[in-house]
Amino acid sequence: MDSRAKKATLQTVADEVGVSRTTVSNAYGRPDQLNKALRERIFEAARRLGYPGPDAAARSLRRGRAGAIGLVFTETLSYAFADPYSVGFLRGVAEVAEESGTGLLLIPMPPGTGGSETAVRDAVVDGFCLYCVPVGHPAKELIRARGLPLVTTDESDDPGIPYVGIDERASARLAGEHIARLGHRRVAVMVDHVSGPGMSGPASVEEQLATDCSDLRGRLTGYRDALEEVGVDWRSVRVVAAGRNSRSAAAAASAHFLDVADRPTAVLAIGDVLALGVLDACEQRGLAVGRDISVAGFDDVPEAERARLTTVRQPMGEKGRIAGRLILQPPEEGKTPHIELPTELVVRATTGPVPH
Amino acid sequence: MDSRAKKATLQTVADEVGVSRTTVSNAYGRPDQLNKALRERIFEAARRLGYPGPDAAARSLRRGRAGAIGLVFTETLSYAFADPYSVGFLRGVAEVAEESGTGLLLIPMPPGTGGSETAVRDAVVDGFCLYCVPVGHPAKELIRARGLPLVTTDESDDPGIPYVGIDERASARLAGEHIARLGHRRVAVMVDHVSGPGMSGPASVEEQLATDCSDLRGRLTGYRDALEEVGVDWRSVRVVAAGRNSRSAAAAASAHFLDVADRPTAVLAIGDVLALGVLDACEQRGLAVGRDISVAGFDDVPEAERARLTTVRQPMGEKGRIAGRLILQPPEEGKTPHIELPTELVVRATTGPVPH
DNA sequence: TTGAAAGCGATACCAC
DNA sequence: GTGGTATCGCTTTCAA
Repeated sequence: MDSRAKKATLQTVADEVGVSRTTVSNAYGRPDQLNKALRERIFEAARRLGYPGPDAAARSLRRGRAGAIGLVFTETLSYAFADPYSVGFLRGVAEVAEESGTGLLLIPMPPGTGGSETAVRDAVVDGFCLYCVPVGHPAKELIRARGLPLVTTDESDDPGIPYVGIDERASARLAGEHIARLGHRRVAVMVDHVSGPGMSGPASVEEQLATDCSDLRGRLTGYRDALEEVGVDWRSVRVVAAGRNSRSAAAAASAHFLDVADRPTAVLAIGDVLALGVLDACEQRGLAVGRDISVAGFDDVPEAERARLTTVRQPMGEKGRIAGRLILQPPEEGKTPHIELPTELVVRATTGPVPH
Repeated sequence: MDSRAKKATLQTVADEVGVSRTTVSNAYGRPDQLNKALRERIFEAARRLGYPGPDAAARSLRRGRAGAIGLVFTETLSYAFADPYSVGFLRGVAEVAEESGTGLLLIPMPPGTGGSETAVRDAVVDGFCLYCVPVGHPAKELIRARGLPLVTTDESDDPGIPYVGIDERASARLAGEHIARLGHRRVAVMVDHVSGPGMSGPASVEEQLATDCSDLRGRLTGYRDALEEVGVDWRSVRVVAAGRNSRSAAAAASAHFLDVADRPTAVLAIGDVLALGVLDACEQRGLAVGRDISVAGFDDVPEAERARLTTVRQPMGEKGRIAGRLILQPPEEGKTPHIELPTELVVRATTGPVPH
């Protein structure tokens, strides 16, 4: 066996077999362009020479196709994986990607970013999907500049970027109206964060509006619409930030409204993960959820059903699939789809009438 | 504003500004190599010309670095995302990737593969991590041929490939011994699948050995070790396949041992997700888990704690981090690390002594 | 079928 | 700081 050359290339193999580069290239990329025996001979030589097969970057450069979709997150990836809602969305994108033999390139873009500019620029992809990237995030301009197919989810700001999501405001209103109809007037709201991640505790109305996440703003506004309609002063609604979108953080932050004199009779959480945390906190305090206090979530993640959580269902998987397709088969130039998927209130056991 | 040329390239920009390509290249990749004013002028021209920035594929080709780790799954991605254990592992890999501004390229490789050969070959990555890719999977040779840094998890066959995982057999034995010590002799085992996915129901000893997943085999052997040590005939142990690694599938398949005359007093599940399903099934039937019947899992996923599930904890996050590092900083040639992480039996409330 | 030539778009090295 | 020059490794006409 030859000592494998430091660098085997298409040319090397071609020389070895005594054919041209084209033929070797065809052996890999177009099996039907040459007879089987020759193809085998080529592969055999490749093996002998330690030729690793066509270089992916070179091939991608030459063909102008990457075979991957870029998924940009503003949070750390570990964070994104932690929420069943995200996971549901990812599964959707993955499904359509798989169908076309396309990979998914996850690009982390945590807050204290800067170096991650590189990650976006160096991403060898055929298009980008922005997942909860807030308005005005620096990455957005960078990505857009790359001129690849692009779709945003949940964060619907830039009119020039295709969008798929839900009507956040109207959907949240569904939950708010449900609570209002049950007679609740003393209400608390649990959010993950308002101004910048990490900050936890009660948030003033100004802080609530200051957030750059349009989905969060939409949901808050939806709750507000419903509550104000029945005469609730929004300023009386305690909006509490958990600091992170996690069950335990929500459980901890629940103290801000659970351990006070004028405890609310209902809690609206802007996500199921947070709602589950509130449930935990209630349980700890021996509160009978659905009787002593009502809790509603948002998303309808798998765990929600098990917990009998009242929530607003949004089709996360479908959202992902549509986003994926929008990238793989971009719409004609000039058309900028803005797709809003239907949502639905799912009433389970965690909400009930106001206790006397 | 100029009508942006159909194709703007580094050269175009260089010509426009009146500098060389090098300078433009530096403007993007090495800001310190030219003065700020010029750099701005270049960017400005780029914007005007609609130049999308250095082409990722070209750059990757030239620099010989991809800026991404390839993660290969044998199951569909959607499947991988669904299991909290996988998610924990992914988070680990993601963590170290993030630290170095590296992306994660998810490469699906479902059973009925073929087209996905392409996905591996075209993956522009600096290394691969094989996640639960069984022995002898065709992808393995293909990936290995690419000559990039490579690491396997959980499936430890090929001696030439770096590995990180746990001692499956010894770890499973921990659970088995715990059950044996509690006096259980009539035991059932729940697995996801034995020979090929989708098949559910009881599996013969031959079928159990036929699986190509070394981790599964290891765990079964561990249970067997423990049980045979106290005189249990392994053939009397009902091994049932759920067909898929899902909670609901496990709940359904539990009927195979729950709804029979000689119901086992203990159930060992080779994963927590399955164990949770068994728990669901027991609850449905009004069985008091921990008293009427004992259930133990494996992995210690977050839900396990909430369910008070007795299980074997393995450090999934750590596993992922180590795998990631192994790819980013590959060990010296010739050294093939085989890392086994510690595990630990976590006794909670779902196991108890044999009922009289 | 096969081969020769022409890029794909960018970066590294080295003098200037 | 700057600008030539030489690749990086492959695919793709187009003719033979």
